Amino acid sequence: MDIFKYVEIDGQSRIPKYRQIVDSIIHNISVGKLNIDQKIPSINSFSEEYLLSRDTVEKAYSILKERQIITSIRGKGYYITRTKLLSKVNILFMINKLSTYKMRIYNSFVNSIGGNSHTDLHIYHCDNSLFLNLLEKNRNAYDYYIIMPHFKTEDLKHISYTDEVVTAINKIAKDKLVIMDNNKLAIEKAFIEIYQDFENDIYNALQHGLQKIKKYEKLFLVYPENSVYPYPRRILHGFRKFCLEFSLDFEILEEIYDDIILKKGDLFITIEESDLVNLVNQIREKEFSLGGDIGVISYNDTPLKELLGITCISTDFKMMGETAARMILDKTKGKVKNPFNFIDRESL
Amino acid sequence: MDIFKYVEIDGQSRIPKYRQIVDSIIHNISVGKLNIDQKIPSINSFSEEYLLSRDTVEKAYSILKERQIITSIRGKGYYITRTKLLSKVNILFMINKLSTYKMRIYNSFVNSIGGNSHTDLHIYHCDNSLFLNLLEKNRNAYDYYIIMPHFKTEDLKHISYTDEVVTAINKIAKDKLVIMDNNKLAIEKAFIEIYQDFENDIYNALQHGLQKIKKYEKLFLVYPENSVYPYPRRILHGFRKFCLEFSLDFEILEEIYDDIILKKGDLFITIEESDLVNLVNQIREKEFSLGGDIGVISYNDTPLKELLGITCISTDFKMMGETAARMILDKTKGKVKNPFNFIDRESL
DNA sequence: TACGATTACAGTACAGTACAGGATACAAAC
DNA sequence: GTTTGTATCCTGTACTGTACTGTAATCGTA
Repeated sequence: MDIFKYVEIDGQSRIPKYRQIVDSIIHNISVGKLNIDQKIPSINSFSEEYLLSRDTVEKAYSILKERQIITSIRGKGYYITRTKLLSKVNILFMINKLSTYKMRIYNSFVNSIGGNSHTDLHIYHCDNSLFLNLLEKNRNAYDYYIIMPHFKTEDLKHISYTDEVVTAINKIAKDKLVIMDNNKLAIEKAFIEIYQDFENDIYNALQHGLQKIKKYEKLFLVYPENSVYPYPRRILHGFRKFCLEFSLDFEILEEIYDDIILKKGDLFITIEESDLVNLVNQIREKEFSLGGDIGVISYNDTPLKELLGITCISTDFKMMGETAARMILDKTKGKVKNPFNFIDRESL
Repeated sequence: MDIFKYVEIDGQSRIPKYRQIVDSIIHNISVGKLNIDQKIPSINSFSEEYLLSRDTVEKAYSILKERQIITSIRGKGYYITRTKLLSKVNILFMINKLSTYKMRIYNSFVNSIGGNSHTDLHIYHCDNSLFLNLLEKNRNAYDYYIIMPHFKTEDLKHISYTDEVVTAINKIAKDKLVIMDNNKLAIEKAFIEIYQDFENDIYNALQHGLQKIKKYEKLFLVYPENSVYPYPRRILHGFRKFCLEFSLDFEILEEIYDDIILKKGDLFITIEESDLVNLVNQIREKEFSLGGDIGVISYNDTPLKELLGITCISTDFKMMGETAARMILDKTKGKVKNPFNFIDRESL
């Protein structure tokens, strides 16, 4: 084959030969001499042509294969799979579902990380096996792995399935791993960790609003229990802890039904936007005063909630993405708790 | 025999030939070109027609036989036995950016398509070359390609870059292609097309609100010109056409500045949510009445906009995803315009 | 200096792909 | 019955990647 005339192996160099092979193939891809799906010489023919050990060529090819630049088909050969994303920083961003808030984190991250990086987004739908597949398939292919771990159960210690998840995550090189949002997995040592402390966050935020909350007789947390995508149960725990600590009457609801009976003195904390919409509509319908007769606190702030005057307890999603980007760019490591605030408005 | 014209064997491909035969036949069954009890070519005639070794064809047939998709009768031939194949359908969903609305389309699509499919999401950031690479890399890897084509320029005819995009899209098998949202590319024949007719949609929707719009003296369209992710310019054209047709005074703004001077009788149409928030805040600040002194129409509806009583002109994102899913499941093909509505509320 | 890790080489073995050819058993048409 | 075409099974050959083995030279560091 004459395809590889332009590969130069320097016997004198201090750079290992297998690295030279890797680099020259990457170079040939970047200058367009090698294109996607193109076959590259077999290990045998390459080693014969350049008087190299088969082992050396194999090593180079296996590195390129790990980085997903080439793939191998047993009995056929090696083929180019990627022609882009070289010399850039490649980031894999894995989230459980696509919500408004995850989207805002992702977008603020992509904006902050800048043009010298490429970020792929993958959604694993809270599915353990899908997550494991994704991770296995992309092992070593990226420079950073940003993972938001949210799975069907939070009680991670007793489920073997999630054990697999934890071991899979732990197999990622520590300096490539960024854990976001959830810190309750037994991840040994992540490079970067930006988390919400769900239990204490809601507890502390509600405490900030205690004076106003005390005006109400009973607290309702609308927590979607049977949702396909579960919310952290620690939100529940933090809410309960707060209510018990300050001797407040409380109840957990699964959703705001259409025929819900509202009473003066009720205070609702909603998580899903649909529940908030339903609730406010019913308050208006029954001519209660929002923030007077009935209080509403919404989880996760948005600009439109501000316009509506809805009191919120919320983490700062934009900052979450920005912090992750900044820490990667600055190569700082460590654990950072993302700020969580009580945002006082008219609905309380 | 000419029965098997539709089998494609690529000698260069990294997929083994026998696998290509298997996939080809399964694909032809799933699209209905091969029916139950139908005879398929003998090993000999198949191998001669496609210049393959008999062994290769035999291997493919024996795999299909093992999977009970075909049966063999000694001395006669091979026959299809099963047309219901419950293999998972893989779908590639390509969008230009991750906005609230794209997200809603995606989520409603994934919900509607059901558990027997797997949908991967890829974001190409309006970047032509990134788009081309994604497509090239995933060529033949999916059963359906759902593409929302939005690129840096809409004037697609004069830019060679986007010519490449069009040819790349046209290379996708017609029965695997779903074009969404944008119908102004010269795509020859897509399997499914669900589009917004941006220019006529805004024109018609505004016409529905003409009586109320006439109360205002001047119309402002807040159209982010220099955004990283451009909005279709046909929105502009439709707006202009409407204003000219009905002799309304109008102006195009790039954004709502903090020091904007509001006048009684102004009517604003905002596209970005941030502009809507800014605008409403300023209206409140300057103690104008929303819907009285100053009118507001927002592009793209959301539940919270309903709560706020913001009049909207909007397409139905949920339906867009659902329609795509339904058409794929039902194997119907054709062009469908997604509904676009004028939603009358208090802000006008 | 000594040790361990990396690099590079050589050899062996195994498994998958694709081709070519041959032998046999069955079915249908002549 | 013969001929033709069919599936089925067998052999062999020449590639391919994958996975080990052992050996020697080199380099950095303790």
